Amino acid sequence: MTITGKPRGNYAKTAGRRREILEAGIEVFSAGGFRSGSIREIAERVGMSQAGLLHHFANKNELLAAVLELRDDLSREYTTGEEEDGLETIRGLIKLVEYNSSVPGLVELHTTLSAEATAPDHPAHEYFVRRYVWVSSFITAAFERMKAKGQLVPGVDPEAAARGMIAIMDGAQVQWLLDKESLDMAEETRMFVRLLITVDL
Amino acid sequence: MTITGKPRGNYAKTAGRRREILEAGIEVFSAGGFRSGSIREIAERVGMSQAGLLHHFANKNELLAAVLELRDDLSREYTTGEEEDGLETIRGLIKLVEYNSSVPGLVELHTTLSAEATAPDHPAHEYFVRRYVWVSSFITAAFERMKAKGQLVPGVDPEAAARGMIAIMDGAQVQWLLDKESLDMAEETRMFVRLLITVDL
DNA sequence: ACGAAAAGCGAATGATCACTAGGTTTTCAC
DNA sequence: GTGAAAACCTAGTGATCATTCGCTTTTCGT
Repeated sequence: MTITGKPRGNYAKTAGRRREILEAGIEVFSAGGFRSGSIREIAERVGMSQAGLLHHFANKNELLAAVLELRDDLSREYTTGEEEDGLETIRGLIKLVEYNSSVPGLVELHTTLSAEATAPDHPAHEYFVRRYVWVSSFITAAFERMKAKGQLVPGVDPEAAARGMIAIMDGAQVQWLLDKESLDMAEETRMFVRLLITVDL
Repeated sequence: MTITGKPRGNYAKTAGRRREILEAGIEVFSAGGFRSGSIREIAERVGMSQAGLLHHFANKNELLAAVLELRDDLSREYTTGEEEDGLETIRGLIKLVEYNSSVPGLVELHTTLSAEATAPDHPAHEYFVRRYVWVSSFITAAFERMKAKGQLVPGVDPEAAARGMIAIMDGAQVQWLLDKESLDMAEETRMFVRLLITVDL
């Protein structure tokens, strides 16, 4: 069944190299944003030339997409539990916020890029729009399951609660990045959720 | 008392020209951030050359400072009332959020620049750090006055409430910029405040 | 109405950017 | 071990950037 000439696979160390590049990409795009972050600096951090880097990622946009994908992978495990208990899902999100406090680079990446990507012509605009829709429906579903169990304060709308929780998480990140001592992101999120629910967190 | 040679004043239309430049600056720094926004494009929008613009503002950093100052001026009237009623202060802030919904450019400027300025070497870093300290203490004071009047839900800490309110406002801006139909920033803020107080908003 | 300062311009400077062309070196399947 | 693809390099290209220099034009106090 070998129809075409076999295109040969990657070298053994290629995957690791690409990973190194992506991690440097997180650092650089975090500090300077996508538009101001340069491929040259990313390449420098990995110890290779610009052209060498561009052998792995055809262009800057493709590199950004791969960086965002890696970031999602790193966070994914906290948002599994599809059919789980609503409260457990919310607790998982707060665990994710706690984890974020240990990886300032990822927080910086998210804050910088999501702000930059509000511009409709930004290469990551569609990504962030889709992401917010997904996260929003994910959290709404969790609050809806809690509401069904009577775990929500009467009058609280699950969708509004979800929007508020996302806003608190994003807003706390900016304050935290400006002064990491001024604020505990997880505690801030907990405080908000406690105002909405009738059970222990 | 004319000690030195009088340095001559500006022309009559100079103030207006500078204002035009600053408004174009808001537009450009909103869309592309400070680092990626170019003086050339700002000059183009005002219909003058780069060099002509730099006659009014010595360099890009100075232009940014002036743009931020203008933005503060435009918002100032909502945050007067120094010794006022705490509840009135909070209501004023929500009025400010309502006003913000009518000036997407200013919201974009704030979101984009505050995220960019989390980097310690950003020319507006100090500005945003100072601003958050000031806004924080301003809102805390308002909640403290409300607490003294028994208008706060028992157990609510004025400082935490202030941090939360700022986070909600900032976070809602990002979501709103990504999709202006998805969210009512003022309503989002009101919902949060209602969870904290015992009186009508 | 004149003179000096303010306002503005064209052109250059040197830096940095993403990306490409065309080559050499490294890896690895056979 | 050999050959071909993958990995990587040097050296460009053309674009854009902030800033400067020297010059002309506009304004306006006297």
